[in-house]
Amino acid sequence: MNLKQLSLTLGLSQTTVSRALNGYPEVSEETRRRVIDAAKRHGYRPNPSARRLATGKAGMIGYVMPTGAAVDIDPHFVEFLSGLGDYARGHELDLVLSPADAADEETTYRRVVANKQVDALYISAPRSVDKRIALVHQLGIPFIVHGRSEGLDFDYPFIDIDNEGAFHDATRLLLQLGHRRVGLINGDETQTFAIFRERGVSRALSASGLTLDPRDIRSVVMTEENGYRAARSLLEAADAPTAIVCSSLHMSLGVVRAVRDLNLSIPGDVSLISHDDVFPWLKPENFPVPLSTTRSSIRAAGARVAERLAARISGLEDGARGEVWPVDLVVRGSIAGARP
Amino acid sequence: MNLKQLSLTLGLSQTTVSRALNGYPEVSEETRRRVIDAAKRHGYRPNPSARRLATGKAGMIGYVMPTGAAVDIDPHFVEFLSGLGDYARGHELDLVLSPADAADEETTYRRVVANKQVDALYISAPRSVDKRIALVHQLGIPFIVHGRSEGLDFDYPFIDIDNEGAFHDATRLLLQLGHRRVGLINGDETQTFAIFRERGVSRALSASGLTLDPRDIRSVVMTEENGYRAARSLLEAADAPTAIVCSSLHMSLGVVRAVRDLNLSIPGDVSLISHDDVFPWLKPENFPVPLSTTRSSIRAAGARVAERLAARISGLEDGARGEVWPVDLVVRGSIAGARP
DNA sequence: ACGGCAACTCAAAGCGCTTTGGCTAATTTC
DNA sequence: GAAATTAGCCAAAGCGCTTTGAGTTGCCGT
Repeated sequence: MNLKQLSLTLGLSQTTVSRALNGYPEVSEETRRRVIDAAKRHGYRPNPSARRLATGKAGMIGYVMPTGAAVDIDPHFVEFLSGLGDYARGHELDLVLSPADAADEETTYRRVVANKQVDALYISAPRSVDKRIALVHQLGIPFIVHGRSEGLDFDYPFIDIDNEGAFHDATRLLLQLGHRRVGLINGDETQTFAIFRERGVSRALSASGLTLDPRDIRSVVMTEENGYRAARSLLEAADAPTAIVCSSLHMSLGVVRAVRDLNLSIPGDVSLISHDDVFPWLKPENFPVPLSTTRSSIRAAGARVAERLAARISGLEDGARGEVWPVDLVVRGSIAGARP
Repeated sequence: MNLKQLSLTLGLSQTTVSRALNGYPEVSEETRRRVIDAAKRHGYRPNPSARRLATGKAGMIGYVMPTGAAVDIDPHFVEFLSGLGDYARGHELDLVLSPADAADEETTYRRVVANKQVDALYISAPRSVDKRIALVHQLGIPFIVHGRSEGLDFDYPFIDIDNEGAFHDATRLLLQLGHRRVGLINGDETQTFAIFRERGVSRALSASGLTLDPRDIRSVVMTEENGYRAARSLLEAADAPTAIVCSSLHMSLGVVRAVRDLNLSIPGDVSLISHDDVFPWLKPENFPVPLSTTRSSIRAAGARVAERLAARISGLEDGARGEVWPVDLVVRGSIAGARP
């Protein structure tokens, strides 16, 4: 059943039927009712391809997904996706994942935009002076960044969590507990979230007259194995930190293992605070020693990104508003006062 | 630059240009060369919306993604996606994720197919007599199932790993080591992969004149926490199993924690073999005691699904061929002979 | 020299929708 | 009561591609 047939059965023109269905004012309420009713009865649904061709609107949001043999998609992504899906489902919004060569995402961005495959894009895991943001900004397609970039000479819409605040507060708490040396096991240092977190730790230390020694920082891809290695190398140093803040739960698994391998204990020898993105499959409260965390649901962020993307598409939102969400600091058994 | 403009600059009709570009035979090689050359020079790319409207082909593959507040996307999904993306990237194939109410996926499937949003679908995590497979089969869109269903009265194309064989072999090895009682910590029992795995364990036990006691089985959503609970309840029983086979690495984390909490040891008191889907962020060799595993890369499966989907779209593949991949059995330190 | 046959090329008709620019009849305005 | 609005509807022109059906050529055999 297409528009032509429907309008034929109604004895109306395609124009009128189309307008009635799309809520245009120049059609009488009675006619509109008839049309909507008939459409429902016949199960009419406009063909999206045709609509796209006519309007240029795709009814989909896009994500350019870096891939490659050496590229791993972060498991955080599924949780983000859950949130995005939660919102999108209620709005018949689909998500298009366009796989891109991680070394050349620009081509894919250009293709996606030129083809008008999607009405809006979201960008994740931004770096400093992120080229994708500049590109997408210039291409003029609606977008939202999940995270923040720095050093761009224009504003852009984003949602991010207060990474600096979170790690500042975590570090401050450790200092209040008497720790003087805090190690940071961070994610990939080119990512802004990692930069902000480091800044937070650094600021807290400075406030206590201390400094964050580069030797106490590890920036690595966030896997269990890397967490282990980082923790070992930190803790085996001559004057090792007595406390560690760690950027992910997966890495914290490795930290816990390293502490154990070194015959140390948490929190007796080492206090540990981890960031927790809230995964269903791995919870900080179920660690051998329940983990203190800075907590923020990445799933909620996904839903919010979808919501704002939808708003931008329909013109309800514009401008470059940035949202920064506060982060919970949840205290559990993995921290204790520093040994005198 | 569209077809019309391009054909104008070439002094040819749109027909000829279109045919030349799409490799039709009724155009002279010289003309074809000229056309292709001009297209490249002008950066001409056919508008996919228009092409879709004309051909009905979307150039995308689809996945109906169950969502909802109570629904968690499995982290396995990102690895599968990595594989899918790896293949799709080289073929300019995009993936459309259509979020669906987990309680009513049918509506979404129908919409996606009726709208011709995608050329093919893939279905994951099938159950027995899976309705989605029956539906998609009936709707007549190309598809591939990742996994297998049972009890359907028609054949369908799939790719799956040999879950039964894997768990059979793992169990047999444990029996050869002298274990008489093997516990199974499985995934959701409605999923066919879990059914097959149970069958594998059961068959191996039977071959040794033993039976798989229902008390030794746990079927749960595969999280660390559930793994912990399952292991505790298994090991706290009066005559507890001396060996456990476990369906996921995340659950195995919980198993390891439970064993430790009970003051037992691996492999001294309990031997453990886990299935490993090969995640970058968590590796069995890095467990406190390196884990023996049944191993199969879910990422490779993703790439293969994409490849076969592409083949089906272009008509290179048809029929209902099923592929069953063998699974490696990798022995590491987590298993030992049973105590006499 | 003419019909037949390849080998090429083209104009035009879709695909199913939105949107522009009327048109008619009913209502309002002066 | 004539002129000006306005409400409601419509025919037709796109959107940019593919594909059908119909020519043109040029060359061959007879």
